[in-house]
Parts: sequence; C-alpha cells; structure tokens
Amino acid sequence: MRKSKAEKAETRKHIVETASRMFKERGIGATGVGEIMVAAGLTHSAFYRHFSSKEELVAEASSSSMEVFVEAAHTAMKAGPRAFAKYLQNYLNSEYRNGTLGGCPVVQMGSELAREAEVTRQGVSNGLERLIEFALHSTDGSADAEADALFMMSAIIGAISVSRLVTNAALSAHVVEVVRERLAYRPTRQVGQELAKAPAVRKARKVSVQA
Amino acid sequence: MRKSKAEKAETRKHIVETASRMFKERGIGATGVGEIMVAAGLTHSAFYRHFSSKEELVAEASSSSMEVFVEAAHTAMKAGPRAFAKYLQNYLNSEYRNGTLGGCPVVQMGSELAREAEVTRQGVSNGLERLIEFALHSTDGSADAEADALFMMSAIIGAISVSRLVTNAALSAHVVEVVRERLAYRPTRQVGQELAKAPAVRKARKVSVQA
DNA sequence: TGTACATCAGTGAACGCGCGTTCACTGATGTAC
DNA sequence: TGTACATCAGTGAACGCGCGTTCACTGATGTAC
Repeated sequence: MRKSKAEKAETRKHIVETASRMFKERGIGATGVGEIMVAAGLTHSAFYRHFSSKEELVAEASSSSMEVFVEAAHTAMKAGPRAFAKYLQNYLNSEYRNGTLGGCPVVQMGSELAREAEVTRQGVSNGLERLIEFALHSTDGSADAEADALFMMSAIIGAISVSRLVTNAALSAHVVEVVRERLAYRPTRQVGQELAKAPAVRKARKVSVQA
Repeated sequence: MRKSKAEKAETRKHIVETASRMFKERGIGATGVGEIMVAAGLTHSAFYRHFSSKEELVAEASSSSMEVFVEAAHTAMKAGPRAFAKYLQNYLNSEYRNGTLGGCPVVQMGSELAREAEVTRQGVSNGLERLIEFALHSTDGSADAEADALFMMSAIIGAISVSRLVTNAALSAHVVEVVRERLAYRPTRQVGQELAKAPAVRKARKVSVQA
C-alpha cells in the first residue's frame, strides 16, 4: 500500500488544507484528528505517518491559513486600488456572516490561537506581521497614513468579530456597514473612492438595538 | 451535609464566577467541569446539584462575563469623560497583554462563543447590544458620531485581538498605541482630550516589523 | 536492466486517559403536624 | 414550640465515550547490487 514520495507530499498537503478549513469552521479544540483524516479520505491512524502530534498539524494548518489569507489580501492590494476595494467589499460582506472567502484566522480562531503552543503562535504571528507590513507599505509612508492603515485593519477585524456574535441581524450588519463607510475615506484615498462607489450593504444609518 | 437555600445560592454564584474567570483565561472547551468545581472548592459531582449540563454553565458564565464587562464600561461612562478616558486607558494597557481588568469576553472567548449553543450566543449578544447602545447614547446622536462610536469600539476590540496574537512585543504595543492615539480625537471630544493628556504606551511611531 | 530486500504509507484494532454525567449514600436543613 | 419525616447539597465511586496515540500488519515503492 506504500505511496510514492510525490503522492505522500500531496497527501500531507491535503491533510493540512482539510485541517485548515475545519479548524476555521469548527474551532481547533473541537475538531478531532480522526474527523480531519476521514474528511481527507483516510483513516485516523494514517495521521501519524505525516505528523508527530495534533499540535504539529495545528501549527502547520494555522500558519497555512494565515499565509493563504495574507496572500489573498496582498494579491488584491498589488492589483490596484479598484481590485483591493472590491476585495475588502467582498470580505466585509461575506466574512461577517459565515467566513466564506477563505476566512480570517484571527476572527475564526483568534481566542483559541492565543492559547496555542509557541510554534503555532509564532506561525500565526509571522503571517500577521506580514499583513501589517503590507498595510503599512500601502501608505505614503507618513506616520499618520500608517496609523490609519493599522487602525482600519483593527476596525475591520473587530467589527467582524462583533458582528458574528450579535444575533440581531440588522445591528450585526450595521456594525460592518459603519466600518465599510469609514473605509471609503481611508486609508488610501484611491481605495476609498472605489469603496464609496459601491452600494451599501444596508442603507439604514439608524438601527434599533431592541430585537 | 445539606446547605441552606441562601448558602446554595451563594455556592451557585461562586461556581459561575469561577467558571467565568476560567473560561476567559483558558478557553471554554479547554476548561473541564471538574477543574472548575475543584477551583471553586467543591467536588466535581456537586456540579449537577446546580446545573443540568456544562452547556448551562457556559451560557450563564458567558452571560455573566458580558454583564460584568458592560457594567464596568457603563459605570466608567456615567462617571464622566475623565473617568471613561482613564478606563479606556487602563483597558488598552492591561487588556492586550494579559486580560486583567476583568477581560473582554469578545477578545478572550470570541471565536469559541460564535460556535456555542443558541442560549449562550443570545446571552452574549444581549450584553454586546447593551454595550453598543451605551456607545451610541454617549454621542450627540448624529449619524456621524454614532458611526464613530461603533467604529472605535470595533477598532479597540480588533486591535487587542491582533496585539494578543503578535509575538513581536514592540509591534503588538504599537497596534494598541495607534488605536489609543486615534481614540484621543474621537468619539467624544471630551474623552479624547483626557486621553490626549495621558502619556503614550510607547513613543515610537515607526516600528520595525522585523523581529 | 533485473533481481532481492528494505522501507514505509495506509489500515484496523487497541491503548490509556480525561471528559461529562450518573448513582447510591450522608447528614444537616426544611417542613408538616 | 417540639417532634418526625422528607428533602436535597455535597460526596466518592463508577459509567460510557471520544479523544490522541500506538501497534502489528499489508503490500507497493525505493534502493542496493
């Protein structure tokens, strides 16, 4: 039953991808090694031909999730303000509901990741630092513009985190919408103009908090 | 060994408080019923004299965490701009490192809470909606000021979430500092002025991303 | 290039362990008269 | 108010279950000659 080296590498990659998706969807602690392997089309015991422990997979999957996420953002940024605006638009619209579009690891696993082993945290942190670097480099380099970029990034992540916890759908959408509107005037004027053109998720500016 | 009604109520309260603290510190899934009961000074089996399941405790503890957190914010807001500025200052300084000061449930358990049972989510959402309501009521009522308040709230939560995941201490502090500085000019002018007086966590405006 | 042997990816059964939960038991508290 | 009985908070032992992990086994692949 032995597989070739290339096949093994592919299997391993497939396990990591499956795990990345499942960890984001169901959480790290709540997703068992067995479930992941079955979802990947293998038996649970094959796991240890590829990884020495669950922790090793968690580290690799988290790191991979961050890489994919950061790369997508980077690609959109490189493709110009219009593409980046579109990317942010899609992100804000889909992410706060269900975490489609790849899913932001910080939003989907944030509180669990903060308690993971050092290797895992380092991998996640590397990705986050790259993301911050990209955000900073997308500005004109002034301290104000750089602060704006970090501020926007924080607001996006916070708004989506909050919107996913608020059960009142109108209020949930409103929080995201507020950030989307603010985004339209920062951090890059060009990106802002593109976002300003896009239709709002919800027009309502006043949302009743009462359910 | 039977206890009086008053004693039972106190024991129950004590279990909820213990659980609230532990869930925030170690995570919900990673904290066992047994651990909580031992920490509360009881045997694991006494648990079912007070709760019908772990899920019931999770709902109550999460709800309680939110209440305590929102109440603290509300109290600080009611005490005037100076007190609220001081509160935010303390919050940003201590929270992003270790979650002292009561701990924001969204930051500390956010990704886990999003997957909890309906009761739990509803309890958390109620607290969040109250928080948002307070934030909105602290403004002059204009759509812009209200949006500012929600925006700041998102940015604070996002910045702390990010800062807790970034292992580079300087960068981690910088993200929080950026939000703190922006906070100085929003959402309420008065609160901003108080924050502007306070010394910065870090003076550096430029932070190398390289570790 | 062909053969002989070592390797090892994947399997199914089994492991120890800790989890949430249940149980019979205790004795102090609550309650009915 | 005092007595007799029911209740039930807390206990320690035990439960089933699913988790991460290990194992002996298989047969196709890799490698040495």
